[in-house]
Amino acid sequence: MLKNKIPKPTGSELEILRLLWENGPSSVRSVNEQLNLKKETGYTTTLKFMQIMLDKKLVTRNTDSRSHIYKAAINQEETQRDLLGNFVDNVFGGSAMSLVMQALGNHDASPEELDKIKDLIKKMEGK
Amino acid sequence: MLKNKIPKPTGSELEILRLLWENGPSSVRSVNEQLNLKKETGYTTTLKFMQIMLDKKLVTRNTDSRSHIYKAAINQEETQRDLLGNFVDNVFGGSAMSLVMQALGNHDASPEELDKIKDLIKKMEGK
DNA sequence: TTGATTTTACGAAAAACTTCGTATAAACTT
DNA sequence: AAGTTTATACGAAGTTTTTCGTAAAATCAA
Repeated sequence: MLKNKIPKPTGSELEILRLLWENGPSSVRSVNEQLNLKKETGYTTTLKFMQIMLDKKLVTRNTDSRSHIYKAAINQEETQRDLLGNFVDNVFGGSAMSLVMQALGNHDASPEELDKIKDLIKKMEGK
Repeated sequence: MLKNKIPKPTGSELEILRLLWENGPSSVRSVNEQLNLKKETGYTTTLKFMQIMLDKKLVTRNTDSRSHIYKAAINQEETQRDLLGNFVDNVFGGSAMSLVMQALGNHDASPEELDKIKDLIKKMEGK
């Protein structure tokens, strides 16, 4: 069965998804408090976003208790993969390699991180 | 001297910038034709975008001849770096490494590409 | 030179995204 | 139970981004 296409989250929606991924299922209040650590956001604004996201099937919610508990409905890694694919296309003309080279080059990687990459490369060469 | 902050290009603006980077200074007609290879776009729509971009200083133009010639006013690599930084923050919570790992993992890299990365890693370890 | 074509300028509609006010209902508080 | 607080629902206003119609100017062709 074909999976219903779920729309790409907007920037604000992604912020909320990231909180839900990080903290697990949460109330609007809790998400709103987290958002406010970064930037002033009205409670009803956050509520509205989460209702829109519910509509778009980006989240589900449990309405057993008075304060509804929202839960991410899309997978973090898969979403990152999709967005990364778009980004590579839009910004790096489809060349994942030039993105990797830039990301690596612009970032002060620790020896451990470099080791991880080397391992991955070995695996890729091996197969 | 502080460089005047030039706004981040929108998605559509970026498409046009990519053409200007790739093909060099171009007329509206030429950009519009390129865009139309990917998706139907009205001529005046393209024109309007390029006028907006001029306004935002994303491009400059030469008006000597009747058909104005537009030129990217921002640097490709620098722009890619900026956008990449934002993207890493927004989607990968600031972890460039997890982005690199995903990008590498999701992409069938050729041996040559892997070699290039290995070289880069060596350089990074060396210093 | 007159009419057709190509171009720019401008404004504004349309669409997508963000923000919030207000109403209403539920549930604490005293 | 009455008043206060906390929640959701809903609509709509505000912004940003995208799209395009129309007019006017410049060029080209017969």
